[in-house]
Amino acid sequence: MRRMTARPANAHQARLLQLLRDGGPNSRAQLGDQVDLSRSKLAVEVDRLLETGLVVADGLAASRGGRRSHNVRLNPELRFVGVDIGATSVDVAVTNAELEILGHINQPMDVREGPVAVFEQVLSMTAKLRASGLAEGFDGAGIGVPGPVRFPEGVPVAPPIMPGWDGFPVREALSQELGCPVMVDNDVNLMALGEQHAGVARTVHDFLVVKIGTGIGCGIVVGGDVYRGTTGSAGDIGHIQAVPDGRQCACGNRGCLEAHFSGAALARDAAEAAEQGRSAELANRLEANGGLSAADVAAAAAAGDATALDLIREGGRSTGQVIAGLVSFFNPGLVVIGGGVTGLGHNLLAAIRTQVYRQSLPLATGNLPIVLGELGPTAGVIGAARLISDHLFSPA
Amino acid sequence: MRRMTARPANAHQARLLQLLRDGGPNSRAQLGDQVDLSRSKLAVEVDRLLETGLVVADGLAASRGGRRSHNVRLNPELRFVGVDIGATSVDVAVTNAELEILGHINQPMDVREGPVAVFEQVLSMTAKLRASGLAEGFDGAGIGVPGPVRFPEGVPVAPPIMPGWDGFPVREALSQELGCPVMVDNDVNLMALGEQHAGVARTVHDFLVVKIGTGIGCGIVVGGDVYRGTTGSAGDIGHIQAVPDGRQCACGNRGCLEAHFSGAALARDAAEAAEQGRSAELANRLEANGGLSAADVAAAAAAGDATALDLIREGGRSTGQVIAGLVSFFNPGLVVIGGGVTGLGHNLLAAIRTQVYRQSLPLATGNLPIVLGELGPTAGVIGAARLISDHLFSPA
DNA sequence: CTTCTTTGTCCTGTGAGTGGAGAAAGTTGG
DNA sequence: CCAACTTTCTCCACTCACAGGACAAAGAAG
Repeated sequence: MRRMTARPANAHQARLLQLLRDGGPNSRAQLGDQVDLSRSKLAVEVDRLLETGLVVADGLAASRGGRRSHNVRLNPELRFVGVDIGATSVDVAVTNAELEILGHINQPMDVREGPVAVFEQVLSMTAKLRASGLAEGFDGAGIGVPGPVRFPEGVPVAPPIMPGWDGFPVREALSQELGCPVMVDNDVNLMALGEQHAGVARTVHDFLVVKIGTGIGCGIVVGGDVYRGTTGSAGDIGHIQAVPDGRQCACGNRGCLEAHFSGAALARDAAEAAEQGRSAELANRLEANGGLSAADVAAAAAAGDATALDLIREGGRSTGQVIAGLVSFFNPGLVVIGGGVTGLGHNLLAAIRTQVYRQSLPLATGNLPIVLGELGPTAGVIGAARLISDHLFSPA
Repeated sequence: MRRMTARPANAHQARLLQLLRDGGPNSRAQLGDQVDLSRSKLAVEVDRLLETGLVVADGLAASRGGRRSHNVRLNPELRFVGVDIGATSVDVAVTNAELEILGHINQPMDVREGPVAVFEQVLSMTAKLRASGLAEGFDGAGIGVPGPVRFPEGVPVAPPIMPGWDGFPVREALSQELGCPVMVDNDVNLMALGEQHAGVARTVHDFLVVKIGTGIGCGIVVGGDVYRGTTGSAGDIGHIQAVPDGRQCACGNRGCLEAHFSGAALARDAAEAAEQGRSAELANRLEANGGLSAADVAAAAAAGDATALDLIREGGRSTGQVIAGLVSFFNPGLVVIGGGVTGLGHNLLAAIRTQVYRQSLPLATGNLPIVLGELGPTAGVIGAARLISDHLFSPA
């Protein structure tokens, strides 16, 4: 099948495409209710979109008390790819133009193997999804990497946990291989986009997404748009000091949040507790699996292990401490907690909430929900698809 | 004289007014170079602005190698008022439409006397400026208050240091009295606007302004626009924890930045040091003035007093600690330090810089200037004038 | 079957804006 | 002082986006 290469010719068309993406198939009349254009003008623009092939006719709508309206929808053959490169695994998903996930695979992998190896992995995963009949080709791809990105160029910069990736032309390379436009962003920003598109943040304009995985990062959304900062490192909260004179961190300082609470830190502390005999539960799991992860701590806590619970609470306290500062500063309308460690669930959330509500001023916390992300591991890939879709569905 | 009541009729006119405000008198041809409109269209819009009286002809420009162009400028009779209500004093200034200060008065006053008393004060100050022949009336006014504001309504909300101001209809009341449009904002946001308009932040789009006065606050500018947060309390960093289990703060928590470093905290610590005999210099000043202020500490430090210097350094360290977190999170292109305490000058700045550059990651600090504000006590009133000017010089 | 409502199409009018032709006003070099 | 070149301003014709009305098509309700 021939890939779609058209782009909206003007702001009206872009708006219509976005409405069809976010609202699904829609009648011409209903679109008219949403766009503030005369019927004649609307008809012209819809017809032009039909000509480009981005939009297709889709039968008749139910009557609203008079003549039935013609339905239109985004071309169901359009395919986007969302890639989410984590520190320890890669997610790849294929979506339609409405950003519904048609296929999704996850594979463990260490980013530190470098861009070339990871790239091969990603390409083999996209090939697999394509081979399964979900797509004959791709119209766009979004990709998230676990570190700061020079957004306009689509290139990672100085990523501490990704040696070898600095300056690697991710956008260029992936675009070449997949034969479609590509946008690159930080993984946390994509998670924010995902939760905004299809998750808990659908109605909020200013919010924060704190992702606690192997490391810790924060996505910032201002006025509905992701804020990336001057050099693309906004939201890099893992090295904010959470505990004065606390643990030594890889960055050279002491007491960084990431050194006290993150997937890696939690696994380390749990192993320590097991070895020191402070928790039989954790020791058993250590023996059984040959290592400990955040999931083990979650399971131990669920089984009533006090030490595991303490680890979670203490981590939540540190995290809440930092988030409290961010809430005072940023005054968001919502804080979303996500990432691998959210398996710790309500215990973690409760600890964070307690700390934030206690430390920040009432005006900032009064009406502030602090919730877990709704999309789990799909937030990143949905956000990635949304990123490229926003790009393609904007005036050329 | 009749006051101007016209507003720009469209975005082009608004843009032209802003160019004339920020660039001063300008030839029609030069305007044409900046706006991307055909000469014919430009002429039409300029003529319309002349008709409204917002803009007046201003003779002929120098030749650029051919026929001389006609100059235009904003009506020199337009007058804006900028009001900056601090915790302990009030500033009022009158500007022309180019936001040049024509007259400026400052009077000590305690906000805690409540809105009615302060209002009388402000009105008597505007009356005084008017009587001095600077203005026959006002075309707009901006006013800053030392606490959070519900911006759209122009009403202070739950201001901790301003009892009695909660819900007081500042905008409404001042508009009534002055007979012109009024906009209300937080004093720190106005300081940010001031430094953006005429100070150190003219070329930066994302920056922070930390105002250290009686309290501590932070102005946040994102993409050239002031960010106010969901409930108008963004930038309220005075109660971020700077010292775990530190000093008791009025807010009920411990170790808040404001409890450790601010005009009030510094005066308190200096008096303590003087009484405990730790500094002869400060004790002398205490005796001489019957009290100590930040200025005394600055003078003592300048005179070589080690205790005073320590107080400044320690305060700068706490402040830098908090700013370091904000820098990691927000990744600004510039940090401006301002407010009354900036009299402490380079000692303070050095302490802040040391702490920030040490604690934040290189990517965020690599190219980050941390500087003192350029406008001093006029930043607030210029920002206030800029606020109302932005409002009036936008499409109606 | 009649009447009302909704939807879609066609057509004309309007206002924004462009771009070119000249006229007006200057500069520069002989 | 004059001729040739520049810049600026004004006027006019043309294009284009868009609104809004007239009318036809399609359906609902009584």
